[in-house]
Amino acid sequence: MPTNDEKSKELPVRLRLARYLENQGKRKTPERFAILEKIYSSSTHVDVGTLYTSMLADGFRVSRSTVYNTLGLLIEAGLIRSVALGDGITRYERITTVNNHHHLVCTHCGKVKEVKATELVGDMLVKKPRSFEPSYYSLYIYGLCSRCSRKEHNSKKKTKK
Amino acid sequence: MPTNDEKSKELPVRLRLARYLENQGKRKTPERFAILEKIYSSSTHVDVGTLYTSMLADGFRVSRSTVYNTLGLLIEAGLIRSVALGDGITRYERITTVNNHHHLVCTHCGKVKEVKATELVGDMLVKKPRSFEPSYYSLYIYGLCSRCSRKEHNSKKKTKK
DNA sequence: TTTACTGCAAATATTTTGCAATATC
DNA sequence: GATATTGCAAAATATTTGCAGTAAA
Repeated sequence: MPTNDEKSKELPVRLRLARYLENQGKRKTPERFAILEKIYSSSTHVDVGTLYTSMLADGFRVSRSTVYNTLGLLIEAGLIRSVALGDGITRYERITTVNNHHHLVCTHCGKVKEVKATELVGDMLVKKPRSFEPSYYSLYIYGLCSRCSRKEHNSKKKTKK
Repeated sequence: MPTNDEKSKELPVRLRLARYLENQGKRKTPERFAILEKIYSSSTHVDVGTLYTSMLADGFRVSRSTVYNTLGLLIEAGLIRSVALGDGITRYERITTVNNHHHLVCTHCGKVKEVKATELVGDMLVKKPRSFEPSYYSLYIYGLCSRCSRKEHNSKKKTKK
């Protein structure tokens, strides 16, 4: 968990990871930073397979075990988060406490669009939950994207597969 | 996808599934209803393994393939949703459009608590997202539960594993 | 009666584990 | 130099697929 100091300043991730590793007495291996960077630099949510192969494609040699290990560690550290979108594949995405974004997930085609938090949400938390210390939140809005919404209109009923 | 009529009335799930199957020209098999019931009646989010074994424990014979098939179908139908909590296991939970609830996820011990939406959130959507037809949303608040929050206070730094 | 769906078993894919080699501290 | 961490290969799990048999409609 990042401390409150770290959160309010929102240090670069590499530093946040470094700090976490120091506090925990863990080692700063290149693999850990490379995987972190990869997740933070990818525009979409990535699954383990894609992450692994795209690292190799970048010329960075890692083993699958290390990828799995590191994902666990980064979650522990509060730097990434896993997400299920409904297709059974677990994906991972960065956590940012400032510049928060939300997700519009199309329940029909599965497309995910990110939108800036400020564009959508007003005063979200009106009451702090009792006996719970909130750190960040994640909002997923499910519905139909414009394309699928149009399709739905045309072919009502009997949409044989 | 449930139609708008269905949503506003919030019919019993069994009926909503029945309707979906009719509209799609699919069959009303006992397995589909049994799996639906199981998910809707379980207090926590369930993973595939637990779902499968607990159905057998109830004396209901299903195959794993059917469980997987059905989960996909129920997601398609907009009756359940998959969730990733950070431990790599994909879980499933019911979707309710009325009586909405949110999730307090402890980033330390992983405990998930459900809270009534109205207890936490004020006017959430201030603007409808452009070219997107929202159907329901899912809010996860990550942070520390009271137990873990207390622990954290005591043992700052050097929490060797 | 037709054929969508189930269950089974086998094929894939995904994740975990044990251990020797390596690199961080 | 001590040992946490990596990579590899093998083991354990989880998921998908093909197909014959079953049961909804």
